[in-house]
Amino acid sequence: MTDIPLRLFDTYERRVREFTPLDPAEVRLYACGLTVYDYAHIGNLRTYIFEDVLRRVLEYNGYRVLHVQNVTDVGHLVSDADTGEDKMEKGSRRTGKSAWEIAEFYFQAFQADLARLNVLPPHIWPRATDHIAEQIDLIRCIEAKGYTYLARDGVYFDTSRLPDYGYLARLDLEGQQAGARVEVGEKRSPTDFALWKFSAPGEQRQMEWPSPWGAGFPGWHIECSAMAAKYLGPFFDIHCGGEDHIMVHHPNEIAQTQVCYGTRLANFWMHGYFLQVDEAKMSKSAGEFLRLQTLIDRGYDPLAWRFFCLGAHYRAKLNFTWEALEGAATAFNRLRIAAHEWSAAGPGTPDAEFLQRFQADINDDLNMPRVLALAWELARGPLPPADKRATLLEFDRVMGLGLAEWQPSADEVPAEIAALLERRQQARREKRWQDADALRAEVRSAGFEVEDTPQGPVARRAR
RNA sequence: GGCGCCGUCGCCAAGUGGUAAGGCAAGGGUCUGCAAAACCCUCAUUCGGCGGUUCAAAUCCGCCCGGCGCCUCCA
Repeated sequence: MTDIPLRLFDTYERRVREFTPLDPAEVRLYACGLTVYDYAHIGNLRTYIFEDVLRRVLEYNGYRVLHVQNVTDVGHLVSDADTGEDKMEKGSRRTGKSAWEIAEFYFQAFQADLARLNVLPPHIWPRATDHIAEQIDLIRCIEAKGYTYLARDGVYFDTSRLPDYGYLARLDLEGQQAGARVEVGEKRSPTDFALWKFSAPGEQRQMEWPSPWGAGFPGWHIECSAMAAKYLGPFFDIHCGGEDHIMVHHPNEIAQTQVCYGTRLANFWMHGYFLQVDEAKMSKSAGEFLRLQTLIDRGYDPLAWRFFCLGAHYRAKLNFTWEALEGAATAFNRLRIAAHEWSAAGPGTPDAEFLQRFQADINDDLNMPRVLALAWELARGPLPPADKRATLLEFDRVMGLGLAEWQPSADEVPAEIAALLERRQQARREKRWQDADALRAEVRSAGFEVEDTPQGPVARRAR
């Protein structure tokens, strides 16, 4: 608990403002989930780490949080064109699995990634395909209010009827129209979007449902409005997602909800900014992308990725380079080793002044880079080790680096390496330094680094 | 064409009016038979460039240069 007010940046108002819960008993948080047609890449994961930090900060402030995150397990069109291919069906053809299997497989993989990053799972994880009825109901509501029109390929939302459409994005509708590059198709205006899409005539989709307008599938914005309203009500505390949602997805969610419920859906709109690789966005459509597993295969602890993400503010782009990741991994290791060594000193007490500064930093729009700097100041400062550890573990309630349970792991050493180490020890006892160094070189060329400790030599797998 | 962001040490990155956080790397040192690991010290009079406002600017304003994102599935 803290007396420092929590201040968060709200994209809707484009400013940092004090957060006060709509209902003091429970903060309601909705996060846009992943479309599970492929693995998550490390850029996707950066956003979920940001949302996890947000949730942990809310909880650190003493709030009980109800966290809902959707699973988009129904395909949406790859492009805006009528003939656009469905991502789920595309994945199905690529792998030979059914669209349903694809969704399940990648949803599991996504959950595993989040778990490896210490991202707390949402309390409710609603799937779009489990809420078709809710989505149809919402579309009917929008239709009843007169904000839809029927086109050959689906039911559309008529954005021209909403005077403040796109306020979140500060859209300039005139400018949009002047420069639209998008195929408008049957849409009356470029910002209109599908609420329900009809299955293409003569094409059997794996995922389709009957509806009052014809067989098909929901548009990709409607699921969030429908499921958020179902689990959190039509007006809740915080809605978050990636920065890419500021322009289209979130304005559309707001438009749908506004028409049906008269609210702007969420009190705070928060957006995590993109990870860039070599100063450019990493995109799935471009083919190659980095997964968490890619980093693990290169010898990195998945939590080193979390540590790396913590080093930049969530509202700033983060540029990925292997050199920077290596730096984060080294720093993270030093910090966790230090924290482990402090544990030998027994239980301690968190330092009040550090705690105060920590709370000021997290409550200042989740300034985790400063928390990291504070952790180093703590680590290298004069406090008793036990108190350092107690303080750092408090920080870790938000950092989520698993410092409390971490133990240095002695790598499994193959028998032949162990034998070399023993021979080296023998040489050292006999002060045959040349032989000892030659043996160490042998161990090293086998991929292990030798460390002589007071308890004897230890071999670690080199990266 | 529209909306918006960014340019801070070799790399990553805080800092939005009061005189440059932090991490990594690098250099030096302690320890060590030598290393490694760990620890300690050092490391941007300067914030893309040029003007302007101000007692004071990396922070505000203007122009220029460079980079990027969204507007289309996207975290």
